[in-house]
Amino acid sequence: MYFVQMMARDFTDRVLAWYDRSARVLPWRIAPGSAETPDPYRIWLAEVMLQQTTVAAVAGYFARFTERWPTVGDLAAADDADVMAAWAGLGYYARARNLLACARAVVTDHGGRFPDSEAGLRALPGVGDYTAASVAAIAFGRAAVVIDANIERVIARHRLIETSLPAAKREIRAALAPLVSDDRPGDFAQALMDLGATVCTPRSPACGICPVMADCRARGRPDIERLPVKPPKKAKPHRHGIAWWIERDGAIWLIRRPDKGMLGGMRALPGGDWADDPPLESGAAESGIVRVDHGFTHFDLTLTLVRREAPPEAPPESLGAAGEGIWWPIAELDAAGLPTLYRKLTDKMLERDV
DNA sequence: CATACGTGGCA
DNA sequence: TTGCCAAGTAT
Repeated sequence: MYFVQMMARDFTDRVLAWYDRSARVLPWRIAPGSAETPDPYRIWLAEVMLQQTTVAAVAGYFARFTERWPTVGDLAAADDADVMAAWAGLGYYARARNLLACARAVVTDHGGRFPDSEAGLRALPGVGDYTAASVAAIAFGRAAVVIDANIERVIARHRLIETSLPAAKREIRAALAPLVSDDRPGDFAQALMDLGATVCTPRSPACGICPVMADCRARGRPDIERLPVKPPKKAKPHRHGIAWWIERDGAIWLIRRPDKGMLGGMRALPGGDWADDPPLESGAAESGIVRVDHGFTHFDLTLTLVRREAPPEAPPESLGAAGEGIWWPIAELDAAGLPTLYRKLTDKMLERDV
């Protein structure tokens, strides 16, 4: 019993000592040992942006958001379209919709302050198990069990957990819970994430410099990269679609996609549904064709742009799937906040036109 | 428990 | 070039 506690403390201390030496410097992070108080708004915003998204991709967005909306109250008061446009290019757009819903819930239901408990945070829109635990630990010093993909990898290897994800999560949590630092839970969580991101990497882990290599059960194994075991991936189907370039007086017609589904709530070019089969010759034969290939998480898409005149008797409004649209000046297209798929298409179209 | 949901970087 | 992967959440 005492031995187990001693080993746990030893693991925790070694991880924290390594973090004190090796912590990454990140815009949303307070350096270990600093006297600064974390701002729950900035911690939460960064955690949401970082969901399934790399540090490099987030940095610029985090800077722009915090500059434009310095507090959760500022964000709650923002226009939906401005926030969606500011999120454009970052992906997983449900996060942006939930971000606004969460900010407004904090203002409306919590007096403008984030709940300081894991359970309170977990009840907010877009805040799942990971984000609730990480904000509780980092912003409020709660000894929450934080588990992200980095920490899963570190623990699965250290304890040689062979169970496949997501079933392995239960064992990982059980192994991690007794190791959590009561004194520095936020630093402990960030330390393990840094360790996973920079030392215990998916491929070619640097076991030689790992602070917990002494008792790592996977250390030295030629198949260490196998852990954590993941389920086999399914093949991605290929789909096709048409988008319309409708131009008038130096502007093009943009619509807003429905909240649910792909690119939900984002501004986009009008067009037809995406189908399993290529579009018919008749549509593709028109002038002004540009084509892009784009890979989504669960399917690949070939999207063909067709120049189209809005017939006088059929107002362009009817061409937008959401029935909602706007004439957007082509010269200001950068500010439209188009997701990458459409951004690729318009970039290519303008390059071609010049 | 499985699936939908973006994007960019790296080997 | 193709596949893998990243501080996950909602349903």
